[in-house]
Amino acid sequence: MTKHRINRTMVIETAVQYVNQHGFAALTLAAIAQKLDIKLPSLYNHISGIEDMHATLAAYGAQALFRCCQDAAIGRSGDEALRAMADAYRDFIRQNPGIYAATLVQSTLPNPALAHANQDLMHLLTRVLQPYALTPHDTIHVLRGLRSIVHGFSTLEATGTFALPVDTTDSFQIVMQWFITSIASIPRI
Amino acid sequence: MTKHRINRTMVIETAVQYVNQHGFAALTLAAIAQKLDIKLPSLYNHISGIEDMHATLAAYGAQALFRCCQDAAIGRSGDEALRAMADAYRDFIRQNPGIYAATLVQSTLPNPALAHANQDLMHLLTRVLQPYALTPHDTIHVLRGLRSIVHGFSTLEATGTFALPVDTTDSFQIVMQWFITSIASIPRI
DNA sequence: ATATAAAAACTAATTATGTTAGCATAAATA
DNA sequence: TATTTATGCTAACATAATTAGTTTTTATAT
Repeated sequence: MTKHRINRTMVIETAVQYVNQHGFAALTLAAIAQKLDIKLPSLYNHISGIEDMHATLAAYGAQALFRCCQDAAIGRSGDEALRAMADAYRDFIRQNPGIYAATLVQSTLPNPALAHANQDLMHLLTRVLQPYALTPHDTIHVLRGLRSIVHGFSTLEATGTFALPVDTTDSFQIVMQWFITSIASIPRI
Repeated sequence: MTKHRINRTMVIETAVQYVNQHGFAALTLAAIAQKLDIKLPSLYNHISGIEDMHATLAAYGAQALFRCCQDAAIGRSGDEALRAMADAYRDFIRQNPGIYAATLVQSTLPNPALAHANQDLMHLLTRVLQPYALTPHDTIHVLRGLRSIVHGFSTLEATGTFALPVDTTDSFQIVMQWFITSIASIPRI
């Protein structure tokens, strides 16, 4: 028999695992309570409800995504760093579809922790773009384009939109290379 | 006062309007029944439940999106056609955030009508890419890249991720131009 | 060690949403 | 006009989230 005494971390980690396994839409407090072998209302000793759960998962996901990208950028610079970060971002979504979905669903609502993690990611990318010596405006255009490609590709891939007999990893790397080449052709300061 | 005698089209159109106004997550059958001035169970004379509603909205959205892009491509060719279609796609999402969200949520599940509309869109894009004389593989890479940028940019924009003091329309057109220029540099057959 | 306080579990009940069953009535049609 | 069908209704139930109030366990202070 499981000895009880649950804490908040256990609740969140159980939910993270559940959501990556069954999809974000399948998440219910009842399911998490069952996994933890406690009754549903007992969950309220650790989280304040389903909204709290969603918000916490979203922030958790954004922070984990940021750390993955940060890791990928360590010891790399320029095009190589960009490619590594893009691959890390895509891999994260492939391995954590549930939590990534949580960050997307939440991103319209006010969520300070999520917003902070997103900012961290943007700052990281901005630093990696430093050697390209772009104007501030061009930097923002590049940031938006980069994020659009990586996010767009990964989500379309995850939802099965790319059901064609061509390797998606090839497509991703080729599209990224086009983008990186485009950056090189932007007039410098 | 609404005279009753509801039909399926009225139900769907009410839901489309509701979802674009209040967001996909806010959709409940109770809300739609109330808008139509009937009791909730009476809805089941027209749709078979919430799943049917979601599936129908998703297909409706994908078809409408396809028609928008088709419209934008009429009388245009080459780069101009690509730019017009990209703008149309983005405008559709901006004006129909709720239904577009429905198409995304559904895209993992089997939905023949939705899949068909998505295929129509891919065929349309493939035709527009014809004059570029790409290899079949390169065509697929371009299709995936194009869709990733447009979808990724639009959804990130819609969820407020681009909260920076630079016009998003500028960013979108610049990123699209980079991509179009990349296409031009692909070795031809 | 024991008494007390705090944390965390429980049962029971409420609300919201989706769903089904069965009945009543209005509209269409034979 | 009689009959069938479509569409509405009420009632009841299932599931999920939530709140209230109680009991049990754990930690802490005497």
